Amino acid sequence: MKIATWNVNSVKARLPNIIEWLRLAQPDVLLLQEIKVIDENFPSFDFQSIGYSSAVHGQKAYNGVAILSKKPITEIRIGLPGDEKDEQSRYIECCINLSKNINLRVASIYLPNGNPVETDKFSYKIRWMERLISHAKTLLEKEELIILGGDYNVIPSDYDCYDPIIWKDDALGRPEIRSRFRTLINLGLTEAWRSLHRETHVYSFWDYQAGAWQKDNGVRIDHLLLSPQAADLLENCEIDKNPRGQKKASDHTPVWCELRL
DNA sequence: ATGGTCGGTCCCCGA
Repeated sequence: MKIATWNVNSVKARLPNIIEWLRLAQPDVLLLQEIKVIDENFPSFDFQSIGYSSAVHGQKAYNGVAILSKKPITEIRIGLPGDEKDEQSRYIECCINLSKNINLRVASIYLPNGNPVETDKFSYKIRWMERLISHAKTLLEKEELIILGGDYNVIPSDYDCYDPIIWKDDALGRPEIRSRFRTLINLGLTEAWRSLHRETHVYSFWDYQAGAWQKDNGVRIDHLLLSPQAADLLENCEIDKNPRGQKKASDHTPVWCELRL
């Protein structure tokens, strides 16, 4: 069972790249972020034609998340609980029916960027993380197979970026953000990639600007967080750098894990 | 080499 996450930076602009990667990588589930379309414009038929059902929480121009799955999707939850007035489409959750008595619960998360730090964008990020911590607590009580994956916009440690000096004053690396990410992890979640890898300076995002990709100036901000029940089945987790090097690439590249299921 | 990015869109904003 292979589960992947990918911030595609527009599902419309990236459709050929996504279709090609699905064909090559054959994930059972793909969590998408920054689809940048309203629900009606999500290319569900294109994905359906290669065997994927979809659940979508779209938004015009900005944000937007979705879940693609080969297996049936049930129990779709739209939006992160805790703020009825939040209008940004950054969270979708569903159950994937693996067999008649086994379910996998997955969420596709596009955590706010939070820059610039002195603005309400940063406090929105903090509040959003606290809502996520609170919701994750509720989910973990179910003791199910759960994967909370997506673009967290969090650099967990200095080892996960090319230059800690630059990033420690950025909303992606600030201590308040890292500590809340650790609080989330400490609820009992396993960050899949780091749990299996000791390498440093391995990234999932490279800015379009200033030749960041060519210079390997990246950050590791896309994560798969596993409940204990899922972590027990974790076999492998990798970052697939290939899509980032292709033409018309997203600035993020897919991260995937395999569960013994 | 004093400029070097995308995508979506209320031609500037968000990343």
